[in-house]
Amino acid sequence: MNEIQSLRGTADILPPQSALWNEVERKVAEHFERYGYELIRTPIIEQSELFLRSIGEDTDIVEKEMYTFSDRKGRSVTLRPEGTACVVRAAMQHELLGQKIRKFYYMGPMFRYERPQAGRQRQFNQLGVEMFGTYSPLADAETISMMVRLFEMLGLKGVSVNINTLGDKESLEKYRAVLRERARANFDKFCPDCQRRMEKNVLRLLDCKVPSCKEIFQNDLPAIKDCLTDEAKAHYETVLKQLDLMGIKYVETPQLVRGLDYYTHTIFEVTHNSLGSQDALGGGGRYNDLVESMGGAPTGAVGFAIGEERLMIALAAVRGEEEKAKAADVFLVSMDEEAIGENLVLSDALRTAGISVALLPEKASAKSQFRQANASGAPCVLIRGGDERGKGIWNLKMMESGEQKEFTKEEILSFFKE
RNA sequence: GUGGAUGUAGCUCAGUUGGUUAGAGCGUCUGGUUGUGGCCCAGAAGGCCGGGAGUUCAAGUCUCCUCAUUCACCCCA
Repeated sequence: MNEIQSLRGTADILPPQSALWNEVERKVAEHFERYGYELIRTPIIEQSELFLRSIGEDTDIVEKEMYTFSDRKGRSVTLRPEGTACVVRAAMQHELLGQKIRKFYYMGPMFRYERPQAGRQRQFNQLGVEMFGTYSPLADAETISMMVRLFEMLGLKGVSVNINTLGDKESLEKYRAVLRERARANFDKFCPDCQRRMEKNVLRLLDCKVPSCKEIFQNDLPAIKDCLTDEAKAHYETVLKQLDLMGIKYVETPQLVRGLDYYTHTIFEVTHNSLGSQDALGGGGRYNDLVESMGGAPTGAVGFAIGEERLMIALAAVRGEEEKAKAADVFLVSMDEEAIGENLVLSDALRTAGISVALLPEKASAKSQFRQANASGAPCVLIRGGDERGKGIWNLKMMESGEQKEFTKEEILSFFKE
């Protein structure tokens, strides 16, 4: 066992798994780009202030989960716990938000100091998108459909989409106040968690899993939709109607809530049954007031983030297949010391021509080299030794049939070009 | 932050009521006639039994502490 090990809640992504990550990230990027999104890369470290103001000071993330410390000049800095705030900051700083609609996607590590669990790490990766510059409910629908189609494109079956609306900021404030008041009246009937939530984060009362709390809620407490303005109601209905038109399946979930303060109107979450208790593959929603609250012009915005580790877990559960290392096109076997150098020259030409080549740079027995060639999965080997040197050729052996044939260097190059 | 389970070889795991030199399978490496893989056979490497303290003549095994993993709560992606 090593003396120095990776930090708690962090993970190495090793081959051959890492190849799958590459593939998924490439496909996801292409998918987002088909919808007109452009890649944005922001620093993983920011002024702490950014997250205090955007995510909300009373949220769990800010209160107890941030990696916050002082830099050498005593400034408070934080490892980003999520991507939206960073994208908003960057877009505002570089004057990217104007009259036009702008769409950005990002991918990379986020940091939250939590107790690790299935699908939950302290450093984890997110794939996310943000669209700025529109209040249209159709943008919400497009965003949700993009997420659903993304999972389909990846071959991930068994996802479910939950949708809810929070209404605009004013009705949400009002709802919070009413909810808190009514909940306090029933204080004793709630579970200890809910009693705490009433003061810290009332909305969390909605998704408590304790049956008795659920019951109280249904009987004695108001629902969000009772407090919605006509405008907010219309917005939500348009989103749902558009999803119907696009054939996107979803479940209206009145108890769905988000943990970040900046959401307004449509919110959604995609879950997968393979994930255990941390079953949210991704989530997001509209956040119309965030840009303005950060000091910008009023700007409608929608976005979502997907947990990449969770996506990988779900994909593995659905596909069930082990990832294998990619085999080289050809394995070069050197029968004597001189052949190693000759093979290296040949490999140089082959690789320049775009062919992947494996060979050992040091002396090894023929048996050992063939064993390795076989294990590597390369379909053929090229053999060079004293005999071949005499004739100025290589022997090409097909691994499956065992057939062997003499080739000159030129013949080899043209053989592999097809 | 709270509760439960688990830490023995690279991986999956045995290891009796405490008792001699800690094992298996898989994987890795080296051989099995000169320059030829898979199957087979032989051999080898690889362990501070997570770490520390304690009980004992004696601890992988019992006790305590600690660290980590894992599951759930909480929270979220």
